[in-house]
Amino acid sequence: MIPDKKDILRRIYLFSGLAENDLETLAQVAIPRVFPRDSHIFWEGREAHGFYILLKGQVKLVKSSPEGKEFIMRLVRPGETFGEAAVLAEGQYPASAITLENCQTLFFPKVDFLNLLASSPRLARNMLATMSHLLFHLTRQLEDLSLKEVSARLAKYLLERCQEIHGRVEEGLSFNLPVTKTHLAAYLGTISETLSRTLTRFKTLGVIQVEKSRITIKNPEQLKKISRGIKI
Amino acid sequence: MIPDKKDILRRIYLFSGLAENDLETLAQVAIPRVFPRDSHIFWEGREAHGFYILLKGQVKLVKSSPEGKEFIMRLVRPGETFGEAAVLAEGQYPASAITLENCQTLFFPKVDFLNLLASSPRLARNMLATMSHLLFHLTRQLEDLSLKEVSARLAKYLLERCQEIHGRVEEGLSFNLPVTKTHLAAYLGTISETLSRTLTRFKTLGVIQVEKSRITIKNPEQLKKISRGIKI
DNA sequence: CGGCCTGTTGATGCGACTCAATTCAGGTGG
DNA sequence: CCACCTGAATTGAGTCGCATCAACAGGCCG
Repeated sequence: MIPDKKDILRRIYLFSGLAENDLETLAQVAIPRVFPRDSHIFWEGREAHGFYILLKGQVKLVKSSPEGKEFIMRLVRPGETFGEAAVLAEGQYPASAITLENCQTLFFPKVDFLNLLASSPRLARNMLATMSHLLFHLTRQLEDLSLKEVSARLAKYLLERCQEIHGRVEEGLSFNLPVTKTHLAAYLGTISETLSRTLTRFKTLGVIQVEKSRITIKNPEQLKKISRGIKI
Repeated sequence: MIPDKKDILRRIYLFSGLAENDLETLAQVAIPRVFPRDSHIFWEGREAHGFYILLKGQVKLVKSSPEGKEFIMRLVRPGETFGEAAVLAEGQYPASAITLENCQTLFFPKVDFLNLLASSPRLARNMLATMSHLLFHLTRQLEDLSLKEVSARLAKYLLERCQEIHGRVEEGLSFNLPVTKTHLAAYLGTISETLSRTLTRFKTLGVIQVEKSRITIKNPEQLKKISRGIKI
């Protein structure tokens, strides 16, 4: 038995503040599942029998076109849940979940979760908050995709990563891109060639430094301007 | 007093199946508000003090860029709620709501709604379902915008409208576009000129007929192919 | 070593946006 | 009733962003 699943669950945002016995129930129904790198956790369009918590590794949620192009809707980090929305409404996963590394997950069967949801107001509230965040995130992605061009989307992404890692954005701060540039391109709604060119342009402008997948902010103000759509 | 607000509320999806006294409470806190055509109901980024039900008229939820371009995230029809997600999570409206016609609405103050939400499991469940649908809708929009070109998005839109109005898609069925072509363009993530050209191309191909804002399906199969991204 | 994946760079073409001119429809006022 | 105005829609010409195709360099691993 995994050393106290409850302690793991307690730290998940979706389950924060739950009563002990609710956590107990969750811990009992949660099924550990591991997936090797580059494997499907679930397929877009398939019936959703439950949702997952990512404990370790990295997962992409992707939409694919018939011609093979793919768009990454979300990059899932450890501690986050994915596939939650599908168990409530449509009953089908709206996107495919594919591992980028070897992954450890916990699986929550739909029926068990719905039962608990009906009996725990706190869980329902957390779920609403979680979905609000997802909605907010999707809204911003949609906005960026429809109104901004690649350079602005990239600049915004870099600023967000810097903010996330250092808590602020300043000249000289550096960080690693969490995924390959090819994946980042798909996440930004473009292709790796374009991303590469845009990074080079930023570098030439002296806005950032790039060394492998390590980014160093050189000119935060200019980067912010670009992210707002000011032409460069 | 409006002739039994409760009867109106009962028909709103978000409030379906609620207990009588919950409907009573809702009816008491709901504030009727009317807006003239082309006016703001709320602004993107402003604090969300509550959400709305559209009773009559038509509303667009829009994101605007600094340069004045706008993207329509959603077109709201009578009977639908909007601004719900904002009262739960971020506390700010993620987009602006602007009337396309003279509109009648009901406004629900945030605090009253949250109180009721805490005491009514059924309302919480409905809210989760509503948000799941919104998520689903946004997911599809994001997919279309990132993976499909304008012709595919337009074809898909026409098929959906036909399905919505007639319950099926067949040669000869016709329907009116519910909004101006300029608005439709903004909803599809493009501009009116491009929409106009694309409609003309469809017409030339014999896929549809266009007369003012009335569309007649002439070749459903071809239209479906286009919506899937087959080059034309 | 050779194969594979990731990333970079160049040449080219297409889709869609921009700008500008024109037509058309609906509404208003003389 | 017609003249006028305004916003919507259409059409053309020009441009730009970005995807595509192709070639190639570097790192990793069996």
